[in-house]
Amino acid sequence: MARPKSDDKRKAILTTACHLISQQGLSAPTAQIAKEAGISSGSLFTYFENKNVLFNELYIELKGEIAQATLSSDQISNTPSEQLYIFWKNLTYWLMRNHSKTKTLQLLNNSDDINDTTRKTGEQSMAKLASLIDEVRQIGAMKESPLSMVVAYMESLANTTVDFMSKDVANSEEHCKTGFKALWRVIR
Amino acid sequence: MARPKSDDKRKAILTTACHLISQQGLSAPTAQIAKEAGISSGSLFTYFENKNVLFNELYIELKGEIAQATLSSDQISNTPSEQLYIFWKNLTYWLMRNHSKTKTLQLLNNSDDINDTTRKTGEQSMAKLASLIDEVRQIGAMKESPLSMVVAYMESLANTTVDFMSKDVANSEEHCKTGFKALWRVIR
DNA sequence: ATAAATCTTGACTGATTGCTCAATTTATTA
DNA sequence: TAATAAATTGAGCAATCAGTCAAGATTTAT
Repeated sequence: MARPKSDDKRKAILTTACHLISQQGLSAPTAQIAKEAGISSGSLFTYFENKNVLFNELYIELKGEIAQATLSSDQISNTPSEQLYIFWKNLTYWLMRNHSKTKTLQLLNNSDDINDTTRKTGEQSMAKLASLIDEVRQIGAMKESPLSMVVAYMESLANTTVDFMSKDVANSEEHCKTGFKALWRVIR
Repeated sequence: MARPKSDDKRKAILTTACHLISQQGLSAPTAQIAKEAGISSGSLFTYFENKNVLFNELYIELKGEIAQATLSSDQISNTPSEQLYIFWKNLTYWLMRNHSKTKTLQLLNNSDDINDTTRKTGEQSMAKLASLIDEVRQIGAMKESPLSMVVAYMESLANTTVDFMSKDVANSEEHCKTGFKALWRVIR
């Protein structure tokens, strides 16, 4: 390899893509993404074979970022219930603060451009969350249901909660607690 | 008015648009919609000023259809709780059976092409549901929360439930009941 | 320093799309 | 039946976009 690709440029493409997609939707032009990322339109395709690949890698990147931002802190001393509440607050506030990432992820999630392999990779980065929920639900009403379904309920409730937190920032803390109350009653 | 528009053609456009959007996304070409609806490409624009208007009217149409399919039956003799369960079954099975309508509605819902007026019109057609939930939650954990938030939770849980019912049809009845259990625990 | 390999550039292409418009057909009214 | 107004048609326009490629620049290895 004579000349290496720049990791900064790769990240700049992903960051810019996220911004533009959150504003314009998935039809945001690759040429504009490249330009605002500070590279030429053709260069984008040395980093991502085509737009579909860009979408899939962006999806994985965002999922990983969420996992890191919400599941990284050491919580050995806390009970699973406390861990879940801390995670819930981390998640909802992160989603609220990072609006363009949240919006982009919603669009990608609903799109057929994201393939099954990518979706599974995304799930894997949230594995710690799944086992946490699995632990908490063992003495709850959802202990017989598929774990993936309970996790999906959690994600649904989180997204809906964040919608209300963002629309009504003054009461975001209350909405956040309301959301957790809903989650808790579902799984416990 | 010398020559009237055909209501059949209008409906054919909406039906075809729904089918194609569920397969190709919102970028489904107007020319293809028109062709498969049995009219010329130009004629579509006498029924809908532009593609954006088509999207908004389709959204309202689909929301109204759901309301009619799930809230129309006479239930005077049932308690609110029983009414809610009947509604839940109606809704989830309708969403599962009408996959292309469900998919299209999800895409439209996430799109900026749907304006606030349209969204409010859509809400209005589900007004009966909102008051039903309002009644049921009065002795529940969510009686202090915004009603619109509780309704939004219901919709989230329904969509997630239907995903699992569709992915695993053999156990759809069980998933449906699991979903209602989750809903019930949230609002009661 | 030279060669080799790869990145970078941006003009260009081929394909697609939403929408228009002049010509034509059709339904309504008097 | 004639006049009128509006629907219908489909070729075509202007704009847009994903992706290509030849020429030049840059980095690495020898």
